[in-house]
Amino acid sequence: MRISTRGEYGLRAMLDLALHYGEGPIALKQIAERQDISEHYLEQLMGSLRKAGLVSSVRGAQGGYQLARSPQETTAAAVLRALEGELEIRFDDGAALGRDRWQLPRFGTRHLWQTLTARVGEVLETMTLADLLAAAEAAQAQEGEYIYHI
Amino acid sequence: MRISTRGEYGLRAMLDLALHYGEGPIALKQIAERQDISEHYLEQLMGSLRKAGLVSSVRGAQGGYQLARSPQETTAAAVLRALEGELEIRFDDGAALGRDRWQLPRFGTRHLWQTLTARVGEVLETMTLADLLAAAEAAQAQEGEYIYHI
DNA sequence: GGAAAATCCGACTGGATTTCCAGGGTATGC
DNA sequence: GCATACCCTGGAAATCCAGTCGGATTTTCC
Repeated sequence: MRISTRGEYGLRAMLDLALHYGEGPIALKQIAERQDISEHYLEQLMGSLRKAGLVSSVRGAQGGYQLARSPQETTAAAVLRALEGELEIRFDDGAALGRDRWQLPRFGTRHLWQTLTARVGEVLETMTLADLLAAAEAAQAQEGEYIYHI
Repeated sequence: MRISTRGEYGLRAMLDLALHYGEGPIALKQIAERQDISEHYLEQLMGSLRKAGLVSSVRGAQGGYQLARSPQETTAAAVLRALEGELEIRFDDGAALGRDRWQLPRFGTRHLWQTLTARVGEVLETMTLADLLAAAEAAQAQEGEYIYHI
C-alpha cells in the first residue's frame, strides 16, 4: 500500500508554498533546498501541479511559484490527484461479472477496493493545506515537549 | 495509490477457499483455474499465506489448501499484511524532526499518512472474508437485476 | 542591450520491483 | 510404485520509479 515520492515531495512543496502564501512568487531553488528535494525532479512535479491549475508560475528573474488558491481552498485530494493520477485503490474497468458462484471472489475484492477508495477519498477531500499546517504545528509543539522530557 | 496483484490474487484465492470452507483441502490448480491466476504465481502467494498461518496445506495426492481459521475469523488486514507487508501508507522511520518553521511540511505529510493509514486499517481490520462474501452476494444479485433492466 | 535568474520541456537511464516461468524435490493416497 | 499435489530456488521479462541532462525561453536588473 504505497504512495510514491511524487506525492510526498509534491505535497511538501505545496505546504512550503502555503507557508509563504501572499508573499509573491517563491523560487523553486529555495523550496528544493528547504525541503531537501532534487531541484530538477521537483521541477517535473511543479509542472504537473501547474498544469492542474494548483499553482501559478512567474518566469524570469525574481520569478517562481505561488499557490493559485488559498491554503484553505486547496485540498490534499487535488494535490495528490495532480501528482499520482486517479486516487482509486486498484483500477477497476467496471466490466460486468457473471452470476456463477465461483465469481463471488471478484465481487468481493471489487467491493473492498471501492470501500477503501471511498474512505481514503473522504479524508483527502476534506483535508486542506491549511488543516495540514495546523496539525503540523501541533505535532511540532509536542515533539518539542517530548525532547524536554528526556 | 496502489495495491499490487499479490493482494488482489491472494485475496481472491482466500475468498475461493472460504466458499469451500469445511470441505477438506482444495487443490491449487482448481483455484487458479476458477480465479484465472497463473498457477506458478499463485503457488508463491499461497506460500506466503501458509507461512503467515492463514492457510494450512496437505501434501500429496488429494492434497491442497484450506483456511486455517473460519471465514469469520480471518480479516482482510491479515491477508493483505501477509502478501504486501506492512499496511502503512509510506513508511515512516519515526526520526525526530526539528523545530524550525520550514520543517512544518514534513510534519504535515507525516500527519496525513498517519491519518490515512489509521482509516484504512480500521476498514481492513473489521472486514472478514465472511463479510466480503456477504457483500459480494449482494453485489452479484444487483448486477443480475441490472441486466434484466436493459 | 546584455548578463543573470528563473521557469519550461523532452528525452533518457539506472535501478528496483513485480510478475511470472522452468525445473526439480518431496510427501501422500491408492 | 505411480500419479498427484505441494514445496523450493533461481532467474527472465517487463514495468515503473526516481532522478539526470541538456538545452530553450522568458523576464528582471543594471
